[in-house]
Amino acid sequence: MPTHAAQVGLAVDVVAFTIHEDQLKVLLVQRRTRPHSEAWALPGGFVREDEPLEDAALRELREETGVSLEPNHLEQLYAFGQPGRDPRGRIVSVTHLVVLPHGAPAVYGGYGAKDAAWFNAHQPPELAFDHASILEHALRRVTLRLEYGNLALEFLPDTFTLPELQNVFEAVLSKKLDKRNFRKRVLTEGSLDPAGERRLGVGRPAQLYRRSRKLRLNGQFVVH
Amino acid sequence: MPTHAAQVGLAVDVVAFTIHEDQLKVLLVQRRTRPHSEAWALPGGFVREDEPLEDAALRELREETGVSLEPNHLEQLYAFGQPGRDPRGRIVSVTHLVVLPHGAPAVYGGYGAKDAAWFNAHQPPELAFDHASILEHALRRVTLRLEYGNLALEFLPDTFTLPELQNVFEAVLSKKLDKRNFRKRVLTEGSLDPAGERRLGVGRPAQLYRRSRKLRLNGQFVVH
DNA sequence: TCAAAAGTGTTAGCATTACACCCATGC
DNA sequence: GCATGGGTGTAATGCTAACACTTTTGA
Repeated sequence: MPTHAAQVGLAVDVVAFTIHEDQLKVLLVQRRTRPHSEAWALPGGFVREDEPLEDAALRELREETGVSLEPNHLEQLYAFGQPGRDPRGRIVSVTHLVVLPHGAPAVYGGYGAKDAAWFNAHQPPELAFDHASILEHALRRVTLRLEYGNLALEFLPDTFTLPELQNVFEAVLSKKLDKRNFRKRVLTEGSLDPAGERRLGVGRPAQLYRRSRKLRLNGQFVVH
Repeated sequence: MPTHAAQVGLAVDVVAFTIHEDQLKVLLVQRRTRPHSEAWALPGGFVREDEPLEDAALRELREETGVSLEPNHLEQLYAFGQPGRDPRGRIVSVTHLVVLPHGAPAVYGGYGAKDAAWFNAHQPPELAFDHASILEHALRRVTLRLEYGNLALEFLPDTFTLPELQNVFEAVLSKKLDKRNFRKRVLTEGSLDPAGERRLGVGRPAQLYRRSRKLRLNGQFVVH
C-alpha cells in the first residue's frame, strides 16, 4: 500500500428488492449501535482487504439479514462518498442493487442488527445516514432496467405466467398497465419460451413461460 | 474511523473527453513511475481524507495534465475494485467521466506524469492497469448520454451551429448521420434557441444556437 | 350458472427512416 | 460562375396507446 493513500474507509451497502403481495419490497435492518441506533438502514459494512466488492455486498447482506437464497441479480449502483455522510469518519460506500426472486424469503436480524424486515420500497420508513437517497437511486435504476432490459425476469422463479410478469412491472412502476399491450410487447420481444400451463384453483389456467435460451444481440438472434 | 475498517486504498481515475478535428479524443498521461512506467494511463490518484470524490477527480486531472478550463460535465462512472487490479495493493478506483468543451486545450505532463496528450478515444494506445476497460465503460456511458440526454451540448462552446452539433454525434458514435433527420430531431426536441448567425469565410452562413432556457420536464415545458 | 382469472385484435396517431436538390456566400 | 458549406420536405414504415369482450375453469 503506498504511503500517500489517505485514511478513507471503504464500505458496501445493499439495496435488496423483491416482489411480495404485489408490492416492491426493500430489505432493511434495524441498527443496534450508534450512530443512528434503532433506526432502519440498508444492510452493509466494511470491505475486507482481499474481498471483491460484490462478494462484500453479498456477505453483508447474508450476515445482517440471514437471506439464504442466491440473488438473481447483483450490480453496482454508485459510490457515495461525501465527507460527513457518516459521523464516524470518512467512509465511502459502494452501493449495490440486488434482486431476490419472488416471495420475500424469511429474514432476521444478524450481526450488528437488531432486526431485519421487508418494507414497501415506495414508502420506506425514515432511514439512517444518506440511505434514503441511495434507495431513490436504486429505484431509478431498477425502473430503467425494467423498461430497457430484462430485469423483470429476475424477480420471478424459473417459470411464471404473464400476469405474474405484469405484476412485477406494476409493482415497480407503481402504475397499472394495459394487459393486451403488455402481452404484445413482451411476447414480440422474443425472450420467452412457453413451458406448459398452470391451474390455480378457480379461473382459466395460465400459460407458463420461462426465459428463452435465445438471446437478442444487435437485432440478431443468437442461441447461447 | 472504526477499527474494523480494512486497509483498502481509495483512488479516483478520470476519463476526460473532448472533440478535436472531428474525432472524439481522450486525455491520457504517460506514467513516470512503476508499475507500468512509461505506459499511457488515465489521469488519477489517491483521494484525500476530507475531499469529495469529484473534487479529487478534478484535482488529479489538473495536476497531472494541466488542463485549466472548467469541465462542462463531470459524473461518476463506476467503482473498479477487483483485488489484484493494482500490483501495489488493494486499491479501489472510483472512475469519473469528464467532458471538456471543443478544442483539446493544451496539456502537459504534471506531477508524476512524464507527458500528457490527447488520443483518439476509439483507437487508444495500450493502457496500464485495467484502464482499457474503464475507457470502454466511459465510451458506453457517453454514447448513452448523447442518445438519451443532452450531453452533446457539453462538448461545444456557448453558441454553435447545427453542423458542429452533428459532428459531435458523428465523432462519438463514429458513424455518419443524415443531415435532414438530425436537424429535425434536435430542433423538434426544443432545447435550442437561435443566437444569430456565423459567417465563416466561404459558404453560406450558419445559424447559431445556444442551449434553451426552457427545460423539458415530464413532457411539459418549464423555464428554468 | 356464476365467479374468477386468462386470453385475444384493431385502429389512430406519432416517430423514424430513407432519400436529392436549392441557397447564400467568398473568391 | 464556381466551389464551399448550409439549409430544406415528403412518403413509407414501424411503434405506441387506447379500447371491450370471449374463453376456460372450479365451485
